[in-house]
Amino acid sequence: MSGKRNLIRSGKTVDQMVRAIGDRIVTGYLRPGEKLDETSLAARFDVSRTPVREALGHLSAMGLVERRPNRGAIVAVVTQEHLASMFESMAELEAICARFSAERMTSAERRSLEIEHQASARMVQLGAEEDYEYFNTEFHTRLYRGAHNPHIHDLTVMTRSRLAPFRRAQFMLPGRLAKSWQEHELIVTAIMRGDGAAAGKAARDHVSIVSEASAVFAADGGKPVRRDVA
Amino acid sequence: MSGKRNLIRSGKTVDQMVRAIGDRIVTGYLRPGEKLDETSLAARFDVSRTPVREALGHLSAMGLVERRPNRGAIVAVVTQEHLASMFESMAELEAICARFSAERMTSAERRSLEIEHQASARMVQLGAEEDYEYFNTEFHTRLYRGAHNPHIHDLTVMTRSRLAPFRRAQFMLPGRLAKSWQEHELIVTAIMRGDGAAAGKAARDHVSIVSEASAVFAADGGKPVRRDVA
DNA sequence: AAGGCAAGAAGTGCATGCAATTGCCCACTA
DNA sequence: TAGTGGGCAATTGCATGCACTTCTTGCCTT
Repeated sequence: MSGKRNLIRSGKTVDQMVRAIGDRIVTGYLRPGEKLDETSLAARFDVSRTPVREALGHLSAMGLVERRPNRGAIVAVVTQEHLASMFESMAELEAICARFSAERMTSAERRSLEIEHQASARMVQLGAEEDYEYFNTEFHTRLYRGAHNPHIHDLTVMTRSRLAPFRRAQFMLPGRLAKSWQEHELIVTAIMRGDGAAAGKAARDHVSIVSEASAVFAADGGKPVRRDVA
Repeated sequence: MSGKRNLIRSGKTVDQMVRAIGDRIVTGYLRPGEKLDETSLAARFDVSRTPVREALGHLSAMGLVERRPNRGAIVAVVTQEHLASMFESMAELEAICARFSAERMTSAERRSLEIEHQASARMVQLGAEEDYEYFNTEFHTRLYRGAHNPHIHDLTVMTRSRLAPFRRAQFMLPGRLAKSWQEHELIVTAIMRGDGAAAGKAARDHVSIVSEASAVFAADGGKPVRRDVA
């Protein structure tokens, strides 16, 4: 092979490909149903087909790609029903995380959650959607961690990554930013009170609203975003 | 290769291996921490190392085996904390499934759930642990399906399979059989009433008890069962 | 003219070989 | 004698090649 990377034998070539391809799927660069040719991918990443196959296997296990025996792999295409079921699951998972967080977060965790949440208020005032999206992700990640349950954390993160392509544009709806912040506020105050039930309910409602907001974009057959192919 | 299987090119060699190895892990034939040598496995299944690697990749993604870069794969070893977190997650997931089942099961599903549950009473009277374990698995599977949420179904089945090695011996505790049936009874009646909250609570309590029962066996470093190696 | 069949092309699935990395053992030094 | 460094064996990671499956296209039959 020509042009071997200087990082020969880095030991994580496959992992890099999983992330690279996964990101492209999750961010909508690759559209559902798109064909993933092993040979082309091998050429594109300048490796042989073997690591490509391994990467595709991982992505398949993650549910991001679909593999038909002897018929190649395509970007996983999710039906409306399955998408709805994932959003519903997400709401339940977040509810659990919020409930556990209310019951188990250390005082340090509660403090930093509150501080970051208050900081994000500035993003809302400025209407900085990109920045708020970052804070938003961070916020939810704190809830997952605060549950102090590694397995629920994994399940939640996994589900979130599968939903990522359908959530990207939610903040483009007018007024969504401010409402999102208010919903976070409800969750935070419930957690600060140690009120697990209220935190759970607030989190579930929050995700349900995101679900409805995202349904608009899901309706037209996935993400229209497509700036680059591979 | 000598002795090629008559089912050449069955197209699902890897899948069979995933199931075969996964079963051996899940049933305790292979103990946590046990080394999984690619070459030995390839010889044992009479295939080359390539499909073995792919199978190990899948098992790794499922969390059943742990892969260290350049240092081979071992049967995943779960810490006490992680095990506890999985049981707790399982309780929450089952609670969700039971709640949804109470709200969404069709009348046909409710009917067959009830019938099967009543039929399993005979197994309890006879003390037929093996048979009851089958009914038990079937019972819970019905709950997962009855939730009418494919994604929650997947998450729950996945978690259950990871917990399988630690649940096998629970029915060997004296009186566990009858208690398990009574707990199922609570879940069933709540579902028949359409009482989601009660069904959820009953399911959560049920799993919590299983968790405590299983903790006894987990305490001595995993499953002592070991009848065959590969 | 339409439908079915067969041959070819494209692409996946697996086998095998080679190179690199890791762990281990033993010699060598302080 | 204990600790360290270098070489060696074992094993993984990746490349490449061949066999098989599937889809397509064109021809033949009715």
